[in-house]
Amino acid sequence: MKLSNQAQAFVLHFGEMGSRWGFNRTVGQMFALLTIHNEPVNADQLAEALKISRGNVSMGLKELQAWRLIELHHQPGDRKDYFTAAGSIWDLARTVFEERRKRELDPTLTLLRQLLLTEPRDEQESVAQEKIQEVYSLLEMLDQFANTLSKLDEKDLLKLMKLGSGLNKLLDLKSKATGSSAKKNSTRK
Amino acid sequence: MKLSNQAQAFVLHFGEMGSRWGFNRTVGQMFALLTIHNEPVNADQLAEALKISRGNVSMGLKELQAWRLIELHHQPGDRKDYFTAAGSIWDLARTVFEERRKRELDPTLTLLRQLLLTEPRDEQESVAQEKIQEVYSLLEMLDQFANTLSKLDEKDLLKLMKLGSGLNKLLDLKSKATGSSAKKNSTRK
DNA sequence: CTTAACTTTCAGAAATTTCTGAAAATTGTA
DNA sequence: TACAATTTTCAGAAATTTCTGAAAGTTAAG
Repeated sequence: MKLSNQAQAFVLHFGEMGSRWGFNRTVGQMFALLTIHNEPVNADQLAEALKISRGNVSMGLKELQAWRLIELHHQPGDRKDYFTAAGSIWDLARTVFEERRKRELDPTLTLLRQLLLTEPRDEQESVAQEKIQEVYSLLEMLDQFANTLSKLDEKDLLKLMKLGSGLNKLLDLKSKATGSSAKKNSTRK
Repeated sequence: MKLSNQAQAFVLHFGEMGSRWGFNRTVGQMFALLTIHNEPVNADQLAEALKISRGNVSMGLKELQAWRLIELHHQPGDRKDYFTAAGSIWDLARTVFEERRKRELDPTLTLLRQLLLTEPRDEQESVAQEKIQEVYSLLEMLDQFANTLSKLDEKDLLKLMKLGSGLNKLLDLKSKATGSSAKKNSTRK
């Protein structure tokens, strides 16, 4: 399978960015390739196109499956496994987002919850405990917010993201409508 | 400088999570330590507490400064440089968020913009071009949304994140109030 | 200017991650 | 069951990242 210059550039870039997005270079390249390619691709084709070993492809595919980013297909009369990206670009982005939330927040929330169970023994520990509590509260809120966003359907998500500075107004609207947080906010430092 | 068990656990965990958050183990540890510690800390203290070399501390501090996560201070009569976390937990989270947006989105947006300039030569390239366009649109929107969030003040951000399922209702409210996107949405596939 | 205190740099060592390729395992077909 | 096609595994090689520590650089004080 031959890649056009454009596809090549796209694939290589996703390889380089891979580590920032949570996977290694070749996994990033494989994902990019499956994303711009419409037809299902098999492991040998990936190995050839990306010039990497067959074993590496096998491991990469396993990782992409763990991320739920690819789907397995079969061609009639061909015993090979074929893969495609799992859904639309939108679906993929959502999956990456959810998966990263899990990997980047959950372990930390678990640890912090545990640290907050022990009583501080002295002044020093008390200060640390407070900080840990603050970090926990913030991350936990972030986690829930990310969850909320994940659950929105494409239409609403699009609406929200396109709001821009309109978001401010909408939030104003909300407090006026309910009056729920007006008092609290007036006591801020 | 001696760390309590709790502080130790916190610091080690942030070291391990470091790579997922964009920095290496010792940088993560240094950041965690400066975050739970109220008093300014100097490089020798960091090296001792974390049991790492003085040179490594120097490099780590430089990186944390590049992230704008720490601040330099001086104690009267002491020539050493002292550091603290740059602001409240909230400030730090915001900074990490902004910095990651820059590192994870900007380079890709730049590349994709460039790829979209060249005309597709055949059917294959045309399909790829379309996909690239989709990826670009999505990331660009995400980037702007992240920017919008960054600009909200703490109060509004808190309000937004606490909305939970109320977000749906608010978005409904919005379309009813303006009617701006009602037509567009009805044409979705 | 000199010195001592402190910080930075960077070559190479150590640690970690990624990759290869041959062998083992699995699977469908006859 | 036997066999051939295909995938997976994994030990060690290669590549990359991180870390050390000694030397070089900087700066303030006398």
